[in-house]
Amino acid sequence: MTSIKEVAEAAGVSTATVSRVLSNKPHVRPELREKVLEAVENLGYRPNLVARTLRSQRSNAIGLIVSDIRNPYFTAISRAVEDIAYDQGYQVIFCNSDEDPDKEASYLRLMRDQNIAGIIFSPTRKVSENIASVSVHSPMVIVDRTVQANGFEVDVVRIDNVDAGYRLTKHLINNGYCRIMGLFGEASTTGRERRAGFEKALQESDLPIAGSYMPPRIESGYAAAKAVLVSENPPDAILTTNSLLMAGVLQAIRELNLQIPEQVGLAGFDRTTWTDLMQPPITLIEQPTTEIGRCAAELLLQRIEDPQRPTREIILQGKLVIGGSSAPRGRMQALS
Amino acid sequence: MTSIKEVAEAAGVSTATVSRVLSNKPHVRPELREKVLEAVENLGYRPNLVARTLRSQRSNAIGLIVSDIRNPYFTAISRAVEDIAYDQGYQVIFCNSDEDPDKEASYLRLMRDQNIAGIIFSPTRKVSENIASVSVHSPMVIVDRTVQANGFEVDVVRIDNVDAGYRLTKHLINNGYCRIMGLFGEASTTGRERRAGFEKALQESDLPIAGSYMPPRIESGYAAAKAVLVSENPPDAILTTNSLLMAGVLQAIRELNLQIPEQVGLAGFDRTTWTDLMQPPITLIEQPTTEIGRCAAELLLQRIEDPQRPTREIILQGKLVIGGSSAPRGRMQALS
DNA sequence: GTGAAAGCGCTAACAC
DNA sequence: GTGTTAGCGCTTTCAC
Repeated sequence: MTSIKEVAEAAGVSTATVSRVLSNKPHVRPELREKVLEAVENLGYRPNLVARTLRSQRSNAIGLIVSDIRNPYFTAISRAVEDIAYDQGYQVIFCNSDEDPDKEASYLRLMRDQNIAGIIFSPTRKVSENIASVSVHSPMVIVDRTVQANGFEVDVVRIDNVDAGYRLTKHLINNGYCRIMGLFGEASTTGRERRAGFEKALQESDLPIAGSYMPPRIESGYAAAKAVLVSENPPDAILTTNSLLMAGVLQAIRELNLQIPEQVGLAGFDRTTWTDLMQPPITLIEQPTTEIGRCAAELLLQRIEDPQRPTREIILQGKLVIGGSSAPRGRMQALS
Repeated sequence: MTSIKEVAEAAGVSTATVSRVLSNKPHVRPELREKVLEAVENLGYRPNLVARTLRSQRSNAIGLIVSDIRNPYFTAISRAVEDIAYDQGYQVIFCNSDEDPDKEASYLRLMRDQNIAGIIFSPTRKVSENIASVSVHSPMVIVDRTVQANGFEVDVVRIDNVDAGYRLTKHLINNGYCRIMGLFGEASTTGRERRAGFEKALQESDLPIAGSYMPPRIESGYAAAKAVLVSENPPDAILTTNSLLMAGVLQAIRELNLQIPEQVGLAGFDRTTWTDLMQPPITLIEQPTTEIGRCAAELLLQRIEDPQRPTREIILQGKLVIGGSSAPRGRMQALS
């Protein structure tokens, strides 16, 4: 492991000059610069990032903490963030909080203690304190979710979840569904906001409100759907607030051998690899993941540049993608 | 940002003692230990990991470099790795190489330069040199793939890909398929080994061998399937070597409005959220992702403990999961 | 057992 | 422009 000292000796200059060359600082004579680069090449020297970070109090890695690495929504955002950041010379470190506040705190600390340049993350629900304690040190952008800490300002990128929930529900109602069951992810503000839109739409049409919160996992969706679909008064449609819950619901429907949408209509969130492949395709709100990731990365890089700039909240729109899973119900009712 | 010095002052001891307490070193009087911990608590002190790593030349983070964060196979492994490592006090940093040797090299360097405790990764094809240059410094475990560097020894965890490819193909043959098209991921040794098993099975039955390599992406599977299925002499089955290719194939089949398995049988690799939800479910080789991740994490932690221990190659077995996508073909042939 | 002091590899003042 | 030097915050000899 060669150090800057050896390079300096080999090139016949001081370590300061080597440092200047390697950091692309001005005020170095071209000939010396050349000499240094040659020595670097010959010795196969690579700067020690740990030492550099310790000294300069900043690294060029940014951290991305997502709540579930298996959720395609987050991996899609991750890819977008990485593409932008990498282009700008930043490396991206992913961590997975698993919706566990302890793990989340641990990774936030990891990043803080690594002097990471900035953090993008989707906080678990009870984490306002962590956010406040971390952001003092690190530029930060929140994605997907809202932060409710009082007087605490961060950049946020998300979609209008109330509106998305409303539009999706309205679509089901317009297509003749009237006993709609909602399955909401419990871990985040996102689930609550989508529920608010859901309830607003049902209220406007004087329809009964039914739904419950649960961990945003396949198993929760499966269990909830199974229970409700074999109950005395099953819903005529199920709405979920993410793709994992939907996958569980589909498992349950498959097991019960029900027809979509004849026996149960479906609508959810997040377009994934498989939602279009289902027979029939799933009606859903597609989130602009690439755009979300891009905005988050750009906001973060801007904040790293200028920590004082006023915070921004970028609210994008979800896109209603209509598939056969929510086809109009009129015909079937007429038949029965 | 409080430092160890301030803690030492507050506790009335030296920084050395604080360091000893915080690293759980012996030889500290209980009363002093107590005092130190109190001061740490009061000041909200957190050790600076960068400084610690610089000084001690080791961190307690391990790195995981996967070739595609959107591939559920890798995220499943990631989760397993993280669960084990986190339990043992290690934090996990994910990076995404995107099958790009440059990015891969960049992240390997990042990890090396961060003095990371160890690395788990799935190397791109042309990367033997990178591996050799990194492993000198870091304990390393390869997952999913094989390394071909001469005289270079690493721990490896993977399945027997030749065998898996062979069994999957054999299954199709036994079910009456005789014009099988193979779509193989080109980026890794894995695709080549599965192809070897594929060809062996076809040869044994004197069947024609058809197949091609392509980037392991949805779009590749889509384009290849679309082209071949509208050709003059379409295959009666398609075999893919990962779930992304399969997703693309399914898109093409959907567009062409073909029946599975009547018009084209399917078999692939990797059980995911959606493979069981398809109508019919997809026949595939399921890899023991949890086991792979667990083994990789354990091997790595052992190697961190003892860098001299002999290397091991753990080869697990894939499990053939039979779905309707490869149902026996006899009946349909009789009909035509 | 505990403290003083050196130094991990680097950058940034400050001289010249 | 370039070199000298003083640390960044921590761990780890080495005395005591």
